[in-house]
Amino acid sequence: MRTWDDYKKHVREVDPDMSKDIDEVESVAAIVGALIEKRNALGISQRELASLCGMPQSSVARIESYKSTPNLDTLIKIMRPLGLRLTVSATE
Amino acid sequence: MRTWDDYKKHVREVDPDMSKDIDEVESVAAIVGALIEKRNALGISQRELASLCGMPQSSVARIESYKSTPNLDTLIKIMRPLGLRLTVSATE
DNA sequence: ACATTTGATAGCATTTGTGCTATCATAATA
DNA sequence: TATTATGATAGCACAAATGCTATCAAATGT
Repeated sequence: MRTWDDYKKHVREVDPDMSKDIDEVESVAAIVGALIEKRNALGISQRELASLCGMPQSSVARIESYKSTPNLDTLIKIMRPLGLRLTVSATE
Repeated sequence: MRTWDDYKKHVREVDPDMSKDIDEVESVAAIVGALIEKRNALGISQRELASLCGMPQSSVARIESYKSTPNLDTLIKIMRPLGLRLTVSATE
């Protein structure tokens, strides 16, 4: 079984230019993932969250299922009722 | 002279529903602002940064001048060469 | 003075995200 | 078993972001 880490390593070797794309995907995943976890931790449904944001459930679902990468303001709009915020920090 | 803080206070009183919009605008501004400051601190031009991101200078300018709110992946793409990253944290 | 750099802006075509509505399969529940 | 809740997904119209190219005024450097 090839793991995700194996795949990343493979791609970085075969096509170094892809490295930044991988990092980018992982950055997005880390943020959206945190969003999903928080919603589940709070035990609220996509519909409830969407209602709190004033947007349809389909929009939340599209983002959580990685069918689209959200706009910055859309992301913030969703994170707000979850008690989450975005912070800028320096790369270590 | 009416300050920005005065204006915010005013709007929050007159139209409480606008409060979240103000917070949203400020959240975006905080992130984009950090980006601008970092680029200036590094002393690199929009063109250089854009080149590092593989995008036109006009795209960077549009975002820095708040003519458009960036997509999450576009934002990450720009922050990367600046040594900046986005972090999710809990609202205090 | 002249040339160069810089940030902002324009127009256009294209891509992408979003709202809206509705449906569906599955899981949880009465 | 019937009902309901949930997440995913579809199609559509519309709004918005992006890439690309080019231009411009102002600042900077020679």
